[in-house]
Amino acid sequence: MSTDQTESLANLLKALGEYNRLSMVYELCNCQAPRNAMCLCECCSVDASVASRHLKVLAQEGIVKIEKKGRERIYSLNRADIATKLRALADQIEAEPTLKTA
Amino acid sequence: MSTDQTESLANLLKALGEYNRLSMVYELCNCQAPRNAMCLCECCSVDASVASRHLKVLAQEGIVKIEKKGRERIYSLNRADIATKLRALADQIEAEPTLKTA
DNA sequence: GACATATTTGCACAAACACGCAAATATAGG
DNA sequence: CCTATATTTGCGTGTTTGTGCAAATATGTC
Repeated sequence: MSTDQTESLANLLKALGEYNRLSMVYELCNCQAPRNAMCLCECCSVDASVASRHLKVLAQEGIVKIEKKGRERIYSLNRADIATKLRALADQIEAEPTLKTA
Repeated sequence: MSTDQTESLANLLKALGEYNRLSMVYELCNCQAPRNAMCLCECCSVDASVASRHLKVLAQEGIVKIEKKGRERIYSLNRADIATKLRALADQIEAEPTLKTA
């Protein structure tokens, strides 16, 4: 695992590893329709500016994607992408290393 | 997903989401034999005290387990536990919610 | 144009965090 | 008992981070 890959994965996990951001991810997760920021700031009782910043972090890490629609931004999860990355980490952690000096 | 569960998962992800800690996890991941803290502080070029604190965080989140052996502490990954939790999150994120108002 | 709504940005602030060093503690071995 | 090695803890420090408020920006509506 390269340094860059490790850092990039650490950033992804850090983005998910904050309570309000993870709550937003769950909120997006359980919604059929994508949500705007106003809706998402309600789900964790924070100021709209805070929600905006959290969503920016999630977007930078590729966790959510943004679609402009009028004066709103519509957020939705990059479901497959995140799932794939999390599973790759899970696989890597679970796999016992193979013996080199057999 | 309850508040407590969300917080606990956020803490797990936060523990993994720091570069040096994730590097230590990878190091443990790729080693047949468990490692002591001295070995782990070398892998990311930090002071022994820093490694000790990082490993404490990882242990508190159940990511590594500690075994005392003489004056050393031997660390090893809770491979299955972490993998299971990461996959559960992946599944949850990937699954589109089912329509309630059919 | 005036106004309402959604979002972003600047600012300040407190709390959390990562870090290194030095001292303290624990334990093995002479 | 003395010394060496491994680890933890106390302390200070600089940085990052989450937060709310107010102002700025963007865009829809009348």
